[in-house]
Amino acid sequence: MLKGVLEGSILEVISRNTTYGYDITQQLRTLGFEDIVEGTVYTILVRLEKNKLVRTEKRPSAIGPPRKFYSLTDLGYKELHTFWARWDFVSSKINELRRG
Amino acid sequence: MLKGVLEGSILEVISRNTTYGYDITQQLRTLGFEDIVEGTVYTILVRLEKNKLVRTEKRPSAIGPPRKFYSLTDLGYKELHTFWARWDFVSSKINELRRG
DNA sequence: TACATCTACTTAGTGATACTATATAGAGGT
DNA sequence: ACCTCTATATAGTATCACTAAGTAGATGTA
Repeated sequence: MLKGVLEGSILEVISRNTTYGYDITQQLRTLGFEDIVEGTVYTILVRLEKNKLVRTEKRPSAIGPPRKFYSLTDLGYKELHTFWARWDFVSSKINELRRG
Repeated sequence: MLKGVLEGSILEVISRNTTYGYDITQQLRTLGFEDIVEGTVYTILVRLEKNKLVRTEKRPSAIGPPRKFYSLTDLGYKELHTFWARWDFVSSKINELRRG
């Protein structure tokens, strides 16, 4: 039912600016999802790429191994839009239920 | 991450008044989750019972087969409380992310 | 030199949760 | 007899996130 909340969040992060997996993980942690680990993010990124929601570009880093930068495809933007629509729907229903 | 939203919603429904699976399904549908089917609800009810979050009582029905009524145990109320706390946390974080 | 640490990506395996699909059955209506 | 609505049950599947382990570049330090 709410599948893809993390996936949607990652799409949102990427839509803000082209970035790479390690940084996305840090951003999500800063945002409050403190127990997110790299592995979780990378598996989602692999899925996003497989589903053609993102495209990638490898760039060297001065302070470590090369980074794989992600940006949204048109399909990715569409999916992001759908994600927020779904989120609005579900969260409003849940809140309705709560208020009774 | 958001696992258990449906489960939590069902706990909330049961907490309002003792009720049975078929009716819970109808309530969720009325609430807006229109594609919820009985099977989904029953599997969750089985899990809830296995985890001792609910207790059951069979009662005859005048218009069909006997109904299995569910009510929350103390553990169920605790879990419901935890569910809402988790929901508040996650939904606030998601909304923060959205606002940027 | 050796090693520790931070950065950065990869992936096989597992677990949790919801969905699909089907079966069974009581009661009332045609 | 057959259909429909009510009502429960469950085996099998799919999806998604998490666990856990590995690889590797760059820098600092003992």
